[in-house]
Amino acid sequence: MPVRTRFAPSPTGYMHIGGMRTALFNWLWARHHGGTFILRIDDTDQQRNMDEALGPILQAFRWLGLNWDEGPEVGGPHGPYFQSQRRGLYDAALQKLLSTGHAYRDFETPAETQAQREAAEREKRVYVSSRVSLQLTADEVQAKLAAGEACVIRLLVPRGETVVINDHVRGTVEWDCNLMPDPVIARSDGSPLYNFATVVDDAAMEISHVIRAEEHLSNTPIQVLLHRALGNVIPEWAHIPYVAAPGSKEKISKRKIAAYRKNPQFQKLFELGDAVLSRLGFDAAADALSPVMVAYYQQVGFLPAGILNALVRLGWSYDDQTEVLSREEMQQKFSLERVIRSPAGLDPDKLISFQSHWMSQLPADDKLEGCLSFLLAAGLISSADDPGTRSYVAAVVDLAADRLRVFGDIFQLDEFFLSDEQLSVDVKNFDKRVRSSATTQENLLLLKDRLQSLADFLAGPLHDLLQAFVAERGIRVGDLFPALRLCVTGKAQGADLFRSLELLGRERVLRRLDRSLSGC
RNA sequence: GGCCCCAUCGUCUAGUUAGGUCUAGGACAUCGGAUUUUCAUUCCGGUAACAGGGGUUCAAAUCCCCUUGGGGUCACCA
Repeated sequence: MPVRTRFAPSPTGYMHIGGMRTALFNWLWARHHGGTFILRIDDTDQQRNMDEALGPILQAFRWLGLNWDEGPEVGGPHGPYFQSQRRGLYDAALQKLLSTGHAYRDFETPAETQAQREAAEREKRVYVSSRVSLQLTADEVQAKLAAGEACVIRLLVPRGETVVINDHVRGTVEWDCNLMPDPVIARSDGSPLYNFATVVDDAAMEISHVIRAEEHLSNTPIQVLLHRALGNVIPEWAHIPYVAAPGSKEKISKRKIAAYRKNPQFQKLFELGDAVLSRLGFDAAADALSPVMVAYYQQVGFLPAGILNALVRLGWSYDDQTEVLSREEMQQKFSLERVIRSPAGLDPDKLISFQSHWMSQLPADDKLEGCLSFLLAAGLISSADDPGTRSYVAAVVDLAADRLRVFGDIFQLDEFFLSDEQLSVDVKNFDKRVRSSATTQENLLLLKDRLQSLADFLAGPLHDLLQAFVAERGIRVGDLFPALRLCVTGKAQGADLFRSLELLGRERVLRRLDRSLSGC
């Protein structure tokens, strides 16, 4: 049987990081087997603007390079791929269930059902459907229908049976049908409910493996029953653990962002993100963008390889050694058998570590392109095409070296893009290392003349000059270098000092030295 | 509360299916040290875990039971 997996998002306007991990596992399983990966849109109760709601989801897939073989935009032999357009299929399946006696019309009002539920709870009884509507004769049903009485359609759960599945990650799981209420499969307006539509579509689309988060485990018996009643081939199941919030076992959720900000394990990620997003004009506190959403990582300048690597290692491992995996490697090595059973907390530290690794592997040209677009978006350069700008930025990127973990980190070297006036100064360190020392100021003044007359303003000669100067004046490197850096870049630390000076060029260095010294 | 799932270093995990080679391995984080003009990198090294209790067995992280803890789900949502 060919492997066909699906990911069926509801169009919510953003792509959840945990959902992305589920999608990745589906994609990996299909690709590993040379199968088919399908995207289906579960929009059975959608009123909102589809473009706005679905766009970010497809965008996340495209960004990460998870292509789908069937679904929106690409179509396929089992379309349409929007549940809102598949009503005919659901209606037909409903009729079949009704006519074979696997489902029945229930005229009980929601209030009545609710009351029974509460009564059962009060009496510590298991609640199961009353099934009074089942006593109705065919004529009585027709009469009620003719009278316009509202009813829902419920699946008739077979009493006395047990549903057993052999889950790829959880093994044997079973449920007692005597404990299950008859689930509603169609609303009073005839529209299908999730569990029902899913079953109809999974069968119609010939899904071989349903790989989804553990939170769906409790839906499974209902779906198995539905498949049976419909005479479908039952797909194989794999309930993977959901992605938890850092350091917890709780499902990571968009609604808990405020709490995550206080989470020490999340700190580093938020700091990184806030620094970048504020430069890009996003209001960090507004949470329009948060680490729960895939788009966040793209905006901050993460690489698909970094995100994918972090996600694949959440709940899955290849062996006791392998940590770094490219998309091709994970595709080749992935298996459901090695998915772990317990929930895995997203680990921001490890995510950043994977990201740093993949950034270090990125070819210089790609690094340049990425930084260019970030600098442009922040208004630090005016064109990404100008040859002069490109070669200058390339030099800065090269200088940044491994300080660049995400593209947004390029903003930390803003001293190369800001004018002398705009340059922000680390006042505390400037006071400590420059302003408070007359000797240092004297030395810097003297150094200025030497820099002025240096033949070649290049890293090598600058290095020699600075070292000789320190020796000549009988001072320590620590007395001069940090002070010089502060004057020229405004920062207490940063990239290689000599190369920084070279890149800034004699003019800017001298001018900034002047400005800083005159401010003392 | 019912049903279901889960339980190894701070975190992600290997080891559990086929009990012994596990005085429990790796990675991230952390702490030392080396390199370095700062920071970062890199390289060495350290700290750190089988939730608890009963069994079964010559032998249990591994099998069984109980307890505890955590989580998911209980809609005319998906």
